[in-house]
Amino acid sequence: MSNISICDVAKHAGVSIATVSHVINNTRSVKEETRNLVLNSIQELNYSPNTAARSFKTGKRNLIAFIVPDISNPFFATLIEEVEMVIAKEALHLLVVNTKETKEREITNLRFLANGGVDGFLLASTFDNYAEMEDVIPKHIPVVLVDRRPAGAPYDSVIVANYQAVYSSVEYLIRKGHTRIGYITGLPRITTTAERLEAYQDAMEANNLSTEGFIRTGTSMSALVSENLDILLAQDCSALIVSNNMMAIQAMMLLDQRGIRVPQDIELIGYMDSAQPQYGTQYMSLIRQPVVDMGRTAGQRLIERLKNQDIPLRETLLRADFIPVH
Amino acid sequence: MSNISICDVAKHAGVSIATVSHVINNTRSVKEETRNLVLNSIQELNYSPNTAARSFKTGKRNLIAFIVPDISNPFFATLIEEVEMVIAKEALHLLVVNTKETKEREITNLRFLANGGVDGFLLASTFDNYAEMEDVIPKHIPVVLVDRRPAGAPYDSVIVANYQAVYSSVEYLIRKGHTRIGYITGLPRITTTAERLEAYQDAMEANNLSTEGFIRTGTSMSALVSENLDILLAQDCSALIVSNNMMAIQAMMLLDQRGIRVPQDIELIGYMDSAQPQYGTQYMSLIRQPVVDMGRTAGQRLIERLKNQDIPLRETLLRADFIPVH
DNA sequence: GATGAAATCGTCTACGTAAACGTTTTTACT
DNA sequence: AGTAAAAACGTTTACGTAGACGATTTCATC
Repeated sequence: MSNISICDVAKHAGVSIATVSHVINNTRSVKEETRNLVLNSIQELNYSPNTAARSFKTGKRNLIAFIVPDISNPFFATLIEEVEMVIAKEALHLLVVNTKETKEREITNLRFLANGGVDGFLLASTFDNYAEMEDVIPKHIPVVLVDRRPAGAPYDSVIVANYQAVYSSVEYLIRKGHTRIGYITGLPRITTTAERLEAYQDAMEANNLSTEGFIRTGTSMSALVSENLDILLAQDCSALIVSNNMMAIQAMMLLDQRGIRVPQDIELIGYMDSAQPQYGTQYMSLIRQPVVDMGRTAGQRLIERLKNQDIPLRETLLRADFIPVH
Repeated sequence: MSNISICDVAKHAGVSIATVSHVINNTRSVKEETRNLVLNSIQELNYSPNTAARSFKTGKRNLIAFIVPDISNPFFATLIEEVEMVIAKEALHLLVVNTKETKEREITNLRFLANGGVDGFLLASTFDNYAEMEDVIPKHIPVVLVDRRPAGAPYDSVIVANYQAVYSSVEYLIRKGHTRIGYITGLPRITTTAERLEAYQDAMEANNLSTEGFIRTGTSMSALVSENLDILLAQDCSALIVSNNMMAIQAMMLLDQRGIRVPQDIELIGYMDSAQPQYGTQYMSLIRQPVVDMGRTAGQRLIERLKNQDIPLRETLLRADFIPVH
């Protein structure tokens, strides 16, 4: 039953509620004998402290929220899993909020959860600019940015060196003799999309290659991937960079349907965004995101900040490896 | 800031806290003029109600926990996504707990969250028997079982007609002339594993086919899949049933590595456990799990039970379609 | 056994909110 | 204007817990 309070335990054990509370929380010394009395009563009554009352009193909820744009993307699923493991060790729980890449859902949830809802946020934001979300997040609540970093946000961040990874991958293709290299971006407006695209453009330019007609903006919506693919094929691209894992796998499937072989007929660069290997990726060169490391680090960062608000800002940049297809 | 209470708003607006509370919750009529006064004050002070205090007072947390064995499995990720969507419409939030197929983690979390932690549970349990978990869950708290149904549990459930789907798939293979049909199970002890295996055995037996040496017990651990695969190949199987999506994809990759073509050299039956199509599954016959439907239904069930504890038990059995490779 | 220090424990308040209960003001109708 | 009914609003309490503060008991030492 849940209607058993600390008060009932106190009565049953013949002590005060203060003693019971201190036994539970180990907050002052209690005689061995008394402690056992209390512990026995707790067991007998099957008492467990009321979480809500506790949070109310202490102001701590032992709860952190991870705001992700897309739960069913394996990238974020893995991230969630890693964060959960780190968090759980501290007896914290994880609230998962799926914004579905919607600014409005992000705002609503931040606002709702900020005031006493959770102790801190892990945020993979849909915003590219802090100004838009500034009002919603109270200053006192810890936030750690994961994977995406809206410009100007005064928070710890754990992100990936996207620029460098894409730049290397373009150079790799060029070294292999490709000159017509197509690029399919992810959702515009997201910080990672911009970084990756910029790297592609810079690398092409540095090698005096044109990007004219080679850049397509996409989402992982299947129809759009298909359309973008056909346009780039029509442009006679000999290599394609597809800027996230879900679209890359889709590109594989679509090329397969068209009877175009990878990597013999066209070379593909995709992403490895999850801990589990995916069938189909063995034929691509891959940019391997440090998902596991990112999840753990982000969780750790938040825990540290929960314990001490005054540590200086930390921006962590994790390397993404480029793995050429053999 | 978060240190703004209903009290401050009341003072600022020159009314009582009761009025503020009633404006916020729409719980009694307030003069238009006063209401605006209050609303303006709320806005000016950027007040939002303290969630913790509110939960404490009302006993409602607007929070439900979804206990899953493996977040990074796309099956559960999709389930989570669907549940979250249904839940969000009711202004409820979703706590995701990853048990990693561990009984102990399941127990710990159930116990911790039950007393005031959440309003209800969605549970994809690692237990196959209710007796083992009975003590931990208070009687008054609503639980809906998802995908797996521990024997004897007195809860609403939303599960899949596993038996029927596997039975049809075996019949399909037999009709095509296969007699040596291998079967790789999922984790033993899980309810779905047992149902599926039983169907395979019954269907084989009904057709006078032996299963001797054709059954391998597995997990999605890559090395184990590989070992099981080799053993079944050595048994000269012409068709394989692999009883979940992750293992099926792995089997594909391993067969690919060994130069064995699917479905020309060996026929494969796998699972489609997610809303997104996966590369590799186009070469298998598939048992399509009704993931989306299951998530929505389960969420709905729980919401209904939160509103009314007294409705009779409902056990929902969803059909899984068998889709032969063309 | 007297003393002070240390150990042990109890009383009571406060947290922010919702709502029961009570009071005042407004309205409708004679 | 007088009345009752209805509308509007304020005062107060209670929820379960943690911990400040204060009270009592135990203990070591003379």
